[in-house]
Amino acid sequence: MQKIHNLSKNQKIIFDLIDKSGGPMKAYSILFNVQKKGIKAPLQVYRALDKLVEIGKIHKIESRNAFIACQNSSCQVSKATAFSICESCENVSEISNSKLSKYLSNFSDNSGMKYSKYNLEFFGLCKKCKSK
Amino acid sequence: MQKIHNLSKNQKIIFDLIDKSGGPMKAYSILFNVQKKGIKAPLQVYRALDKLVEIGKIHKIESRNAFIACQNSSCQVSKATAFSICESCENVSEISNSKLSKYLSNFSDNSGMKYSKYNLEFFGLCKKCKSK
DNA sequence: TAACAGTATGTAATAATATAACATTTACAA
DNA sequence: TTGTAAATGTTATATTATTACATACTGTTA
Repeated sequence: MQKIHNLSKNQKIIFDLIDKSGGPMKAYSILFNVQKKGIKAPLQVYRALDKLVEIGKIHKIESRNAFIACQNSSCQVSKATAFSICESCENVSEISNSKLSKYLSNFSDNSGMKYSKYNLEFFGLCKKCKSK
Repeated sequence: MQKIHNLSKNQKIIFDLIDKSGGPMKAYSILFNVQKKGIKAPLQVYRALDKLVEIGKIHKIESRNAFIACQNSSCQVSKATAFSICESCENVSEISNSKLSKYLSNFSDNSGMKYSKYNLEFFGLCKKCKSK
Protein backbone atom coordinates (compact mmCIF):
# COMPACT_ATOMS: atom_id res chain seq x y z
CA MET A 1 0.00 0.00 0.00
CA GLN A 2 1.47 3.24 -1.17
CA LYS A 3 0.62 6.19 1.00
CA ILE A 4 -0.83 9.07 -0.96
CA HIS A 5 0.97 12.33 -0.46
CA ASN A 6 -0.66 15.52 -1.53
CA LEU A 7 2.14 17.56 -2.94
CA SER A 8 2.30 21.20 -2.06
CA LYS A 9 2.50 23.89 -4.73
CA ASN A 10 6.29 24.05 -4.96
CA GLN A 11 6.66 20.31 -4.65
CA LYS A 12 4.24 19.79 -7.50
CA ILE A 13 5.90 22.32 -9.78
CA ILE A 14 9.28 20.76 -9.19
CA PHE A 15 8.15 17.17 -9.43
CA ASP A 16 6.31 17.85 -12.69
CA LEU A 17 9.39 19.46 -14.18
CA ILE A 18 11.67 16.55 -13.27
CA ASP A 19 9.11 13.99 -14.32
CA LYS A 20 8.51 15.61 -17.70
CA SER A 21 12.22 15.99 -18.36
CA GLY A 22 12.47 12.20 -18.43
CA GLY A 23 15.99 12.23 -17.05
CA PRO A 24 18.12 13.47 -14.19
CA MET A 25 18.06 17.17 -13.42
CA LYS A 26 20.39 19.22 -11.28
CA ALA A 27 19.14 21.52 -8.57
CA TYR A 28 20.24 24.79 -10.12
CA SER A 29 18.94 23.77 -13.51
CA ILE A 30 15.61 23.10 -11.83
CA LEU A 31 15.82 26.51 -10.17
CA PHE A 32 16.44 28.20 -13.50
CA ASN A 33 13.47 26.41 -15.03
CA VAL A 34 10.99 27.28 -12.30
CA GLN A 35 11.89 30.91 -11.79
CA LYS A 36 9.10 31.95 -14.10
CA LYS A 37 6.73 30.14 -11.75
CA GLY A 38 7.82 32.21 -8.78
CA ILE A 39 10.36 29.90 -7.19
CA LYS A 40 13.30 32.22 -6.78
CA ALA A 41 15.74 30.77 -4.30
CA PRO A 42 17.87 27.60 -4.07
CA LEU A 43 16.41 26.77 -0.69
CA GLN A 44 12.91 26.55 -2.11
CA VAL A 45 14.17 24.00 -4.60
CA TYR A 46 16.18 22.00 -2.08
CA ARG A 47 13.27 21.87 0.35
CA ALA A 48 10.97 20.48 -2.28
CA LEU A 49 13.65 18.03 -3.44
CA ASP A 50 14.23 16.82 0.14
CA LYS A 51 10.55 16.15 0.60
CA LEU A 52 10.16 14.45 -2.76
CA VAL A 53 13.11 12.19 -2.00
CA GLU A 54 11.69 11.44 1.45
CA ILE A 55 8.36 10.29 0.06
CA GLY A 56 9.97 8.39 -2.80
CA LYS A 57 8.69 10.43 -5.74
CA ILE A 58 12.22 11.18 -6.88
CA HIS A 59 15.67 9.76 -6.24
CA LYS A 60 19.04 11.42 -5.98
CA ILE A 61 21.76 10.15 -8.30
CA GLU A 62 24.58 10.58 -5.83
CA SER A 63 27.48 10.36 -8.24
CA ARG A 64 25.96 13.11 -10.38
CA ASN A 65 24.30 15.38 -7.82
CA ALA A 66 21.13 15.08 -9.81
CA PHE A 67 17.53 14.09 -9.26
CA ILE A 68 15.33 11.77 -11.28
CA ALA A 69 11.65 10.88 -11.05
CA CYS A 70 10.95 7.44 -9.66
CA GLN A 71 10.05 5.09 -12.46
CA ASN A 72 9.32 2.14 -10.27
CA SER A 73 6.30 2.15 -8.02
CA SER A 74 7.67 -0.79 -6.10
CA CYS A 75 10.78 0.89 -4.70
CA GLN A 76 9.01 2.06 -1.61
CA VAL A 77 10.19 5.40 -0.32
CA SER A 78 13.63 5.09 -1.83
CA LYS A 79 14.92 2.37 0.44
CA ALA A 80 16.27 0.27 -2.38
CA THR A 81 17.46 1.98 -5.52
CA ALA A 82 19.56 0.93 -8.49
CA PHE A 83 20.53 2.92 -11.54
CA SER A 84 22.43 2.46 -14.74
CA ILE A 85 24.46 5.42 -15.89
CA CYS A 86 26.06 5.85 -19.29
CA GLU A 87 29.46 7.41 -18.84
CA SER A 88 29.40 8.82 -22.33
CA CYS A 89 25.97 10.41 -22.79
CA GLU A 90 25.10 10.54 -19.08
CA ASN A 91 21.76 8.88 -19.69
CA VAL A 92 20.41 7.46 -16.44
CA SER A 93 17.74 4.88 -15.90
CA GLU A 94 16.32 3.17 -12.91
CA ILE A 95 16.85 -0.57 -12.83
CA SER A 96 13.89 -2.55 -11.69
CA ASN A 97 14.94 -6.13 -11.43
CA SER A 98 13.28 -8.13 -8.72
CA LYS A 99 16.09 -10.66 -8.43
CA LEU A 100 18.61 -7.89 -7.90
CA SER A 101 16.47 -6.05 -5.39
CA LYS A 102 15.73 -9.24 -3.47
CA TYR A 103 19.38 -10.17 -3.44
CA LEU A 104 20.43 -6.78 -2.11
CA SER A 105 17.57 -6.32 0.32
CA ASN A 106 18.41 -9.65 1.89
CA PHE A 107 22.15 -9.09 1.86
CA SER A 108 23.88 -9.40 5.17
CA ASP A 109 27.42 -10.04 6.25
CA ASN A 110 29.23 -10.65 9.49
CA SER A 111 29.71 -6.99 10.35
CA GLY A 112 26.80 -7.01 12.77
CA MET A 113 25.22 -4.24 10.83
CA LYS A 114 21.54 -4.22 9.96
CA TYR A 115 21.07 -2.78 6.50
CA SER A 116 17.85 -0.91 6.01
CA LYS A 117 18.59 0.83 2.76
CA TYR A 118 20.90 0.73 -0.24
CA ASN A 119 21.79 2.61 -3.36
CA LEU A 120 23.54 1.04 -6.31
CA GLU A 121 24.92 2.78 -9.36
CA PHE A 122 26.15 0.85 -12.38
CA PHE A 123 28.33 2.58 -14.96
CA GLY A 124 29.08 1.70 -18.53
CA LEU A 125 28.17 2.53 -22.07
CA CYS A 126 24.60 2.47 -23.27
CA LYS A 127 23.54 0.76 -26.47
CA LYS A 128 23.83 3.91 -28.56
CA CYS A 129 27.19 5.03 -27.23
CA LYS A 130 28.65 1.53 -27.49
CA SER A 131 28.03 1.41 -31.20
CA LYS A 132 29.74 4.72 -31.94
CA MET B 1 48.81 -8.31 -11.16
CA GLN B 2 48.55 -5.00 -9.46
CA LYS B 3 50.41 -2.23 -11.21
CA ILE B 4 52.73 -0.34 -8.93
CA HIS B 5 52.22 3.36 -8.93
CA ASN B 6 54.85 5.60 -7.51
CA LEU B 7 52.94 8.30 -5.77
CA SER B 8 54.11 11.85 -6.21
CA LYS B 9 54.84 14.05 -3.23
CA ASN B 10 51.35 15.53 -2.85
CA GLN B 11 49.67 12.24 -3.63
CA LYS B 12 51.71 10.54 -0.92
CA ILE B 13 51.02 13.20 1.71
CA ILE B 14 47.32 13.02 1.04
CA PHE B 15 47.09 9.26 0.79
CA ASP B 16 49.00 8.82 4.06
CA LEU B 17 46.67 11.22 5.82
CA ILE B 18 43.52 9.46 4.63
CA ASP B 19 44.98 6.04 5.28
CA LYS B 20 46.04 6.91 8.82
CA SER B 21 42.70 8.47 9.63
CA GLY B 22 41.12 5.06 9.20
CA GLY B 23 37.85 6.51 7.95
CA PRO B 24 36.36 8.78 5.34
CA MET B 25 37.76 12.29 5.04
CA LYS B 26 36.34 15.29 3.25
CA ALA B 27 38.38 17.32 0.81
CA TYR B 28 38.49 20.54 2.80
CA SER B 29 39.30 18.71 5.99
CA ILE B 30 42.21 17.11 4.13
CA LEU B 31 43.23 20.55 2.90
CA PHE B 32 43.22 21.91 6.43
CA ASN B 33 45.35 19.01 7.63
CA VAL B 34 48.02 19.29 4.96
CA GLN B 35 48.48 23.03 4.92
CA LYS B 36 51.42 22.70 7.24
CA LYS B 37 53.03 20.47 4.62
CA GLY B 38 52.79 23.16 1.96
CA ILE B 39 49.61 22.13 0.18
CA LYS B 40 47.72 25.38 0.13
CA ALA B 41 44.93 25.21 -2.42
CA PRO B 42 41.81 23.07 -2.95
CA LEU B 43 42.91 22.21 -6.45
CA GLN B 44 46.09 20.59 -5.20
CA VAL B 45 43.98 18.37 -2.99
CA TYR B 46 41.43 17.54 -5.66
CA ARG B 47 44.12 16.69 -8.18
CA ALA B 48 45.74 14.25 -5.81
CA LEU B 49 42.36 12.79 -4.88
CA ASP B 50 41.43 12.32 -8.54
CA LYS B 51 44.64 10.46 -9.21
CA LEU B 52 44.35 8.31 -6.08
CA VAL B 53 40.80 7.37 -7.04
CA GLU B 54 41.91 6.61 -10.59
CA ILE B 55 44.59 4.18 -9.47
CA GLY B 56 42.35 2.65 -6.81
CA LYS B 57 44.24 3.70 -3.68
CA ILE B 58 41.19 5.50 -2.35
CA HIS B 59 37.47 5.50 -3.08
CA LYS B 60 34.92 8.26 -3.02
CA ILE B 61 31.89 7.76 -0.82
CA GLU B 62 29.46 9.49 -3.13
CA SER B 63 26.63 10.00 -0.69
CA ARG B 64 28.97 11.73 1.73
CA ASN B 65 31.38 13.57 -0.55
CA ALA B 66 34.20 11.90 1.29
CA PHE B 67 37.22 9.77 0.50
CA ILE B 68 38.42 6.59 2.15
CA ALA B 69 41.54 4.48 1.72
CA CYS B 70 40.99 1.21 -0.11
CA GLN B 71 40.93 -1.63 2.34
CA ASN B 72 40.63 -4.33 -0.23
CA SER B 73 43.51 -5.10 -2.53
CA SER B 74 41.22 -7.10 -4.78
CA CYS B 75 38.94 -4.28 -5.86
CA GLN B 76 41.06 -3.42 -8.83
CA VAL B 77 41.19 0.25 -9.64
CA SER B 78 37.83 1.03 -8.11
CA LYS B 79 35.71 -0.73 -10.69
CA ALA B 80 33.63 -2.55 -8.11
CA THR B 81 33.05 -0.96 -4.75
CA ALA B 82 30.66 -1.58 -1.90
CA PHE B 83 30.39 0.22 1.41
CA SER B 84 28.38 0.04 4.56
CA ILE B 85 27.52 3.34 6.15
CA CYS B 86 26.10 3.86 9.62
CA GLU B 87 23.47 6.57 9.47
CA SER B 88 23.99 7.39 13.11
CA CYS B 89 27.74 7.60 13.68
CA GLU B 90 28.69 7.89 10.00
CA ASN B 91 31.19 5.08 10.29
CA VAL B 92 32.02 3.72 6.85
CA SER B 93 33.61 0.46 5.91
CA GLU B 94 34.38 -1.24 2.69
CA ILE B 95 32.56 -4.49 2.14
CA SER B 96 34.64 -7.24 0.67
CA ASN B 97 32.38 -10.13 -0.03
CA SER B 98 33.29 -12.22 -3.02
CA LYS B 99 29.75 -13.51 -3.58
CA LEU B 100 28.41 -9.98 -3.67
CA SER B 101 31.12 -8.72 -5.97
CA LYS B 102 30.73 -11.69 -8.30
CA TYR B 103 26.98 -11.24 -8.38
CA LEU B 104 27.26 -7.55 -9.21
CA SER B 105 30.16 -7.83 -11.63
CA ASN B 106 28.21 -10.39 -13.60
CA PHE B 107 24.93 -8.56 -13.42
CA SER B 108 23.29 -7.79 -16.70
CA ASP B 109 19.78 -6.98 -17.76
CA ASN B 110 17.96 -6.47 -21.01
CA SER B 111 18.83 -2.80 -21.36
CA GLY B 112 21.59 -3.52 -23.85
CA MET B 113 24.03 -1.78 -21.60
CA LYS B 114 27.44 -3.19 -20.80
CA TYR B 115 28.29 -2.49 -17.19
CA SER B 116 31.96 -1.99 -16.53
CA LYS B 117 31.79 -0.53 -13.06
CA TYR B 118 29.53 -0.20 -10.06
CA ASN B 119 29.31 1.46 -6.69
CA LEU B 120 27.02 0.23 -3.94
CA GLU B 121 26.29 1.93 -0.66
CA PHE B 122 24.38 0.19 2.12
CA PHE B 123 22.90 2.22 4.95
CA GLY B 124 21.81 1.20 8.40
CA LEU B 125 22.89 1.18 12.00
CA CYS B 126 26.17 -0.30 13.08
CA LYS B 127 26.47 -2.69 16.01
CA LYS B 128 27.29 0.04 18.50
CA CYS B 129 24.57 2.45 17.43
CA LYS B 130 21.96 -0.30 17.25
CA SER B 131 22.44 -1.12 20.92
CA LYS B 132 22.01 2.46 22.14
C1' DT C 1 -14.75 29.41 15.56
C1' DA C 2 -10.53 29.85 18.08
C1' DA C 3 -6.45 28.00 19.25
C1' DC C 4 -2.92 24.99 18.16
C1' DA C 5 0.48 22.16 15.77
C1' DG C 6 2.66 20.80 11.90
C1' DT C 7 4.01 21.77 7.37
C1' DA C 8 5.23 24.84 3.78
C1' DT C 9 6.87 29.24 2.04
C1' DG C 10 9.80 33.56 1.36
C1' DT C 11 14.22 35.91 1.61
C1' DA C 12 19.01 37.00 2.48
C1' DA C 13 23.29 35.52 3.54
C1' DT C 14 26.80 32.23 3.57
C1' DA C 15 28.99 27.58 3.79
C1' DA C 16 30.80 23.63 1.49
C1' DT C 17 32.25 21.30 -2.59
C1' DA C 18 34.60 21.46 -6.96
C1' DT C 19 36.64 23.26 -11.39
C1' DA C 20 38.74 26.62 -15.04
C1' DA C 21 42.61 28.88 -16.72
C1' DC C 22 47.20 29.72 -16.97
C1' DA C 23 52.21 29.46 -15.76
C1' DT C 24 55.91 26.59 -14.29
C1' DT C 25 58.48 22.48 -12.90
C1' DT C 26 59.69 17.63 -12.52
C1' DA C 27 60.39 12.77 -14.07
C1' DC C 28 61.97 10.02 -17.29
C1' DA C 29 62.22 7.67 -21.72
C1' DA C 30 63.85 8.19 -26.59
C1' DT D 1 69.41 16.61 -24.45
C1' DT D 2 65.40 17.01 -25.80
C1' DG D 3 60.68 15.91 -26.02
C1' DT D 4 56.62 14.65 -23.57
C1' DA D 5 53.59 13.35 -19.94
C1' DA D 6 52.70 14.11 -15.34
C1' DA D 7 52.69 16.97 -11.47
C1' DT D 8 52.76 21.39 -9.19
C1' DG D 9 51.58 26.29 -7.90
C1' DT D 10 48.36 30.14 -7.83
C1' DT D 11 44.29 32.96 -8.44
C1' DA D 12 39.80 33.22 -9.42
C1' DT D 13 35.37 31.38 -9.90
C1' DA D 14 31.65 27.95 -10.53
C1' DT D 15 28.57 24.71 -8.46
C1' DT D 16 26.11 22.56 -4.78
C1' DA D 17 23.87 23.03 -0.39
C1' DT D 18 22.59 24.94 4.30
C1' DT D 19 21.70 28.39 8.30
C1' DA D 20 18.86 31.63 10.25
C1' DC D 21 14.88 33.99 10.71
C1' DA D 22 10.19 35.64 9.56
C1' DT D 23 5.65 34.57 7.77
C1' DA D 24 1.71 31.92 5.97
C1' DC D 25 -1.05 27.97 5.08
C1' DT D 26 -3.63 23.47 6.38
C1' DG D 27 -6.07 20.60 9.05
C1' DT D 28 -7.43 19.02 13.77
C1' DT D 29 -9.73 19.45 17.98
C1' DA D 30 -11.39 21.99 22.11
